Amino acid sequence: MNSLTEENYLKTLFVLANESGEVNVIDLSKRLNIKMPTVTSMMKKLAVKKLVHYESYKPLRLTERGKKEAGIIIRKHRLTEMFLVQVMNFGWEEVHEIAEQLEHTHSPDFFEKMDEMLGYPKIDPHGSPIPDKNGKIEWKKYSKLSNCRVGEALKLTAVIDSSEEFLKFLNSRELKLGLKVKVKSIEPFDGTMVISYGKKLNETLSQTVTKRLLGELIQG
Amino acid sequence: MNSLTEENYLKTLFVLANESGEVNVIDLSKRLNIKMPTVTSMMKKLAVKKLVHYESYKPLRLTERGKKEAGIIIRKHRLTEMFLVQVMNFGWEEVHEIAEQLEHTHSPDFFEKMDEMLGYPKIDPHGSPIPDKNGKIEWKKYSKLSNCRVGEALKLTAVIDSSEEFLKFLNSRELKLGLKVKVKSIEPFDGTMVISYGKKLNETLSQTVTKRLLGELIQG
DNA sequence: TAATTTTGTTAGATGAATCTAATTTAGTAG
DNA sequence: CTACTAAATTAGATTCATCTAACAAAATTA
Ligand SMILES: [Mn+2]
Ligand SMILES: [Mn+2]
Ligand SMILES: [Mn+2]
Ligand SMILES: [Mn+2]
Repeated sequence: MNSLTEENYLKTLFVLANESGEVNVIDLSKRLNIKMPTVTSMMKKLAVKKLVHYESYKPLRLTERGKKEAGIIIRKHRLTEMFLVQVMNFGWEEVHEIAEQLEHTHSPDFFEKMDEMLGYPKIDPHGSPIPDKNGKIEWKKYSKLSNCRVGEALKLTAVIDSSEEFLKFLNSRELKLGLKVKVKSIEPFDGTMVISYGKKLNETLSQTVTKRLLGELIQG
Repeated sequence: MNSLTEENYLKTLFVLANESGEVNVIDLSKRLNIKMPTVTSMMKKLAVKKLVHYESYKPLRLTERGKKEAGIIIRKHRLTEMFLVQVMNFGWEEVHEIAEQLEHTHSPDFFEKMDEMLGYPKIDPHGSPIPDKNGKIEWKKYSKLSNCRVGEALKLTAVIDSSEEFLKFLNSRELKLGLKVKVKSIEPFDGTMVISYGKKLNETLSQTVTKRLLGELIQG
């Protein structure tokens, strides 16, 4: 059994590897707010447990077992977020912090029941894929709104940032997953976009925002 | 903020005080499966935090603050059990272990929402009272089935032992809270009772069992 | 009351997870 | 290629929660 601390290292390693390829000690250190020497010694410990491949001065890599364990923790996190939104009626901006705690619950039955109640969902409230029981993730390749051109339309499917601040901002603009947004114009200088969706016909979004919104291009 | 470890000491101290009056180091030690010197040092630590009154060789006592904090943890435990049974459809024998973990979740909103979804319940699935938001408990004085006499009837309201084994035994006899049980006869030698309830007209229960069943005496 | 047993405390060690300071290795920029 | 900078490691300290061994106090028994 892994400690809560070990679980957090595994999960973060997994997430970082998927958002930027190679993960170095300094990356984990920054993301976890833990100093580098602490990270190094934890990596050695996890290497002994065959959860990471560790070689000094080389990028950090999860073993297959490490990936599986990490995937299962992420599964629990995302199922929990979905449960909180769907069953308990929380807003999508409120669930991450609670899920950070519940994801460490050791009870297969608990998550099994959630999964069942939710009808075996494939994505969480932020559009992130929910790993299967073996920790495997099915990746979808979405387009960033920031990469769209004038005239193109996108069906929003996921956010890259699930922080409360960002999601509250989206709430304030009535932006939610599933919406079809159309690019009206783009300011060449800083990439600011004017888009339309739902009842909003002229909403302006900075690139900071459009880079965090993912979706599927729509024909037409 | 108290650590998970501290929370477990507080909760156990509270529970023991209510089931047997005075609590000594050895009692906590046994209940928590932690050696006495460890308990002693934790008591000193909690005394510094003004959560327990500690004097060497004297019984252990929670301060008012300690009682409040303990009560809130127990509230979270029992609300969780109720939620697991009512909302997630777990059996009453399955919920204690999960609640042991979820009770340490730091999120007032989470338990607030549970409470609301459950309609502000006053008791948990085992008939134990749920403390209010200030950790205060309203005690009901129930009678033990083992103290009933032949001819008396009891409406079952609580169990004293919520271990999986005991509850599975009750399930196997279709004994649940709310049932009216009537004492048909008592074996004077060992207190074994024959009772009737529902469709069962001649069920035999040992004193080990009848001592763990509580209820309200019914007239008639 | 004296001896014995039970309960509790003190002292000191351990392992987990963290830190700071010092040192080493790797990468980058002249 | 050398000098500087960034990243990583080593060494050693700290805090928390735990333990064992030894000792002391309180309670029980004879
Ligand atoms: Mn999340
Ligand atoms: Mn999410
Ligand atoms: Mn319980
Ligand atoms: Mn209960």
